[in-house]
Amino acid sequence: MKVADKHDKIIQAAIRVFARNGFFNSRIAEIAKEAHVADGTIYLYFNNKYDILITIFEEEMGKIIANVKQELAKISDPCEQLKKFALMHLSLMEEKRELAEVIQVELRQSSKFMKDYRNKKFVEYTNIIANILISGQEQGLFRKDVVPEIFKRSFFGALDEMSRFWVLSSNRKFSVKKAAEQISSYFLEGTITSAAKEKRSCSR
Amino acid sequence: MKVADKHDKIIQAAIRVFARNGFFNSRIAEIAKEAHVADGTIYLYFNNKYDILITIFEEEMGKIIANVKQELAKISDPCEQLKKFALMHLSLMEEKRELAEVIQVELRQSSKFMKDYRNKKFVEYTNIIANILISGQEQGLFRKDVVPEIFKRSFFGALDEMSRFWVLSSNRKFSVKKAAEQISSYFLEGTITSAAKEKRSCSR
Amino acid sequence: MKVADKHDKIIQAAIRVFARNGFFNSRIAEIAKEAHVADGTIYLYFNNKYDILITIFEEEMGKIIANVKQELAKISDPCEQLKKFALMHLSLMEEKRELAEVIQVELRQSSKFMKDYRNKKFVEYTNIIANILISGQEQGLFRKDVVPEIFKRSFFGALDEMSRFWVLSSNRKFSVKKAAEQISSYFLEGTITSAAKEKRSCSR
Amino acid sequence: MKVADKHDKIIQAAIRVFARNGFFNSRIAEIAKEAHVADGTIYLYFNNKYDILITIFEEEMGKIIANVKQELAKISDPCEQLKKFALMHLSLMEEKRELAEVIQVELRQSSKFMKDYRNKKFVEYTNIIANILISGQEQGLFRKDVVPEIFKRSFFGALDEMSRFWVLSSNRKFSVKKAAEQISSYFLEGTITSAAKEKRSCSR
DNA sequence: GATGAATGAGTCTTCATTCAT
DNA sequence: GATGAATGAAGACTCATTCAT
Repeated sequence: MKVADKHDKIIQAAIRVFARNGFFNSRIAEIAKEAHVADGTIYLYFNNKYDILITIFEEEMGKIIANVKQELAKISDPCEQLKKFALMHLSLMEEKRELAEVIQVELRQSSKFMKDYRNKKFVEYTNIIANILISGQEQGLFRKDVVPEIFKRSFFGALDEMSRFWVLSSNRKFSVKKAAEQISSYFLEGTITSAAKEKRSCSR
Repeated sequence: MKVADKHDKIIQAAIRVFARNGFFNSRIAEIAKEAHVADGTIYLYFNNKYDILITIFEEEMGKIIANVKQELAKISDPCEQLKKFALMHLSLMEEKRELAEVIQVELRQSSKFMKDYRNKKFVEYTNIIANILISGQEQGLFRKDVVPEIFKRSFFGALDEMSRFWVLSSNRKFSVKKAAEQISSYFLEGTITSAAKEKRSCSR
Repeated sequence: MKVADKHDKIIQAAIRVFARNGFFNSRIAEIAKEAHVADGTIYLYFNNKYDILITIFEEEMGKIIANVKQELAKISDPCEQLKKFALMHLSLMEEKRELAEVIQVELRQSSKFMKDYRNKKFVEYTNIIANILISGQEQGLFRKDVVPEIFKRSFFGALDEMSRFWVLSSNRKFSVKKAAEQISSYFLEGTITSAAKEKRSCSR
Repeated sequence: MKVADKHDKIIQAAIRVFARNGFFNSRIAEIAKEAHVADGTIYLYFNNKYDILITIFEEEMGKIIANVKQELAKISDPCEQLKKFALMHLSLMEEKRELAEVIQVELRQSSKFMKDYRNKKFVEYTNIIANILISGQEQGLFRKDVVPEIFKRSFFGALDEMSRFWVLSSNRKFSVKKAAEQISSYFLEGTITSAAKEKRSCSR
C-alpha cells in the first residue's frame, strides 16, 4: 500500500468518526480501528489528533475550492456564477454529509481553532463569492453600495445555515435545487441594479 | 447571598470561561475560580459540566427572545420588523461578545448537543423571522413564493455568519448598523412584491 | 425532643442505611434524611461517620449481651444454656435483620475496624460461650480436652454463618429453632463426656 | 513479559493491598505501585476496581477448590475427608494470610457484593462439605437427621471464624492442626451414628 | 514502516465535614 | 441546639502519545 493511501484511509476514517462523535468525543483508537491501522500508525502520518482535523480541512477544502473555481470558470455571467456557487455548495453538503458536518460543526467548535489557525482556506472559499460580486459590480450588474465583505459573509452564512438543516435533520422538505434558487434569488434580486433588471439579466 | 445570585454568578463565569477556551477545553475548576466559589458548589446548582452549557443556552436565549419579541411588538410594518431584528441580533452579538461566542460556537460544537437536545429555543428564535415573513406575505408585501423555512434559515445564517466576524476578529471595518442594513436590504429587496415596491414600502 | 431520642433516631436510621448499602456506600446525607435531621446535626452527636458504626456496635451489642446474660442466668444446666444461646442468637439475627447485617457484614469489612478497635463487646459476647463450656467442664459434663478458645470461636462461627443465611437470603428452608437445635447438637454431642451421656444429660 | 504475567502481578499486588487496607480504603494508585505498573495499565486488564476484587475471588477460589477436591479424592472415608477439609482450610488460611483476609473480610463487606454477585465459587466450596456429609450418611456413618444445608454452613462457619483468629491476631495459642482436629471432632462426634461409633470409625 | 501495550498526566465528580445563621 | 449551604481534598478512570519489538 502506498503511503498516500494510508494517509487518506486515516483521513476518511477520521471524517466519519469526527462526524459521528464530534472532535472532542472522538478517540484516536476509534479512528485507528475505522481505518484498519494501529493506533501508533496514525502518528506516523499526523503530529497529533488536532493535526488530523486541520488536515481534513486543508485538504478537503482545497479539493472543493479547486472544483468550484473550475466550474465557475466555465460561466461568464456573475449572476449565473452566484447561482452555481449556491447550488454547488448545497449539493456538496448534501453529498458529503459527513465531511460537511465536520467542516461546519467541528471547525467552529473551538475558538482556539479559529483564532490560532488563521483559516486561509475558508477565507479563500468565501472570497470566491466576494470576487463574483466585485466582478458583477464592475459590469454594472450589482449595486455599487453592496459591501463585498458583508455580502460574502451573509451569502455564505445563508447557505451554511441552510445546509446545516440537511446535515442535522434526516427528513427534508426542500430539494437542494429549490433552496439554492431561493437563496440566490434573495441576494440577486436584492443587489442587482435597476439597469440590469430592465435588461432582464439575473432574472429568476 | 441568595441562591439565585450564586446560580447566576456561576452562569456568568461559565460564559466567560467557555468563550475563552471552548467548552471542552474549559475546566470546572476554572469556572469555580472565576465565580469565586468552590468546585463542589457548582454541583449544588448544576448536574454536570454539560448542564451548565445547556442552562446558559436556555436562560440567555430565553431572555433574548423575550426582549426581541417585546421590541418587535412595537412595530407593525413587517419590513421594519425585519430590519429591527437584524439590528437587534447584530447589536446583541456585539454587546455580549462572550455570550455570543458560546451560543454560536459551542452550541454547534457537538452534534450530540444538536441532536440529543432538541433545540427549542433556537427554533423559537428563528421562527420569529418566519413569522415576520408570513405576516408580510399576508399583507401582500412579500412574494408568495418565498418559502418561510428557507427564508428564516438563510436570513438567520446571514446574520449569524456576519456576527461571527465580530466575535472572532478584534478589529472590524463595518458598524453593526451598516451590516444590519445591508443584510436586511438584500433580503427585503429580494423578496418584496412589485406592488410593494411601487408603493415605496420597504424602501431603504 | 430529648437528646437521647435524637441520638437514637440517628442510630436507628444508620442501621437501616448501613444495612441497605454497606458502610462505605452509605452517605451521611442519606442517614440524615432517614433520621429526619439535618446533615450537620449528626455531628452534634457523633464525631464522624465511623463513630456511628462503632456506636451501633457498642450500644446494640451491649443490649444483646445484657439480654442474653439475663436469660442464661435463669438456667443452671450448661447444656441447656448452650442450646438457649444458640436459639437466642439466631432468633435475634432473624428479628433484627438490619442490625444483624450491619454487625455481621460491616463489622468485618475493614480490618482497620477489627485491628484498631479492639472489639471488647465482641470478645465479651463470645466469652459467654467459653464460660458455659468451662462451667460444664467443671461439672464434668464436657470433656476436659475441649479448648475453650477454639470451642467459643467455632460455636460462634457456626451460628454466625448460619445466620448469614437468613440475612442474605429471602427464602429460608429451615426454622431458626431447627437450625439452633442442630448446631447445638453437633457441639453438645461432640463434647459431652461418656459419663454425662449415660446420665442422659445433654440428650437431645 | 507475557500478558498473563501482568494480569497476575496486578492480582497479587491487589491481594496485598486489599488485605492491608480493605477494599474501600485501597487506592488504584497503590495497587499500581505495588505491581510496578502504571495506573492506566490496570485498566487494560480489569474493567474497574471492583472487577479486581471479583477476579481475585473467582480465580483464587477456583484454585483452592480444585486443590481441595484433588486431595479429598485420594481419601475414601468421609470422616477422614472432613478432617482433611478442616486441616486444609485452616492451613491455607494460615499460609495465605493476605488472600484469606481478602476472601474473608472484603468478600462480605458489601451486601451489594453478596447479593448482586451470586457467589458461585463460595457455594461450590461449601458444597464440598455437604457432599462429604451426604456420602457419609449413605454409608451409615452419619445420622440421617443431620441437615446438609445446616451442617455445611455451621462447619464452614466454625472453620471460618477460627481462621479469622489467625488472620487478625499476630500471636496464636493453638496450632492449625490442633484447631482442625478439635473442630472436626465436635462435628464428627456430634453426628456419627451409634453403629459407627462401635465400629470405631471416626474415632479421634 | 507498523504495531499495540504501556504510560501517567489530567479532570470531573463525590461527599465527609464545617460553620455562619 | 439545629440547620444545610458551602467547602475542597481526594481518587477512579480516560486517552493522547510513546516506543520497544
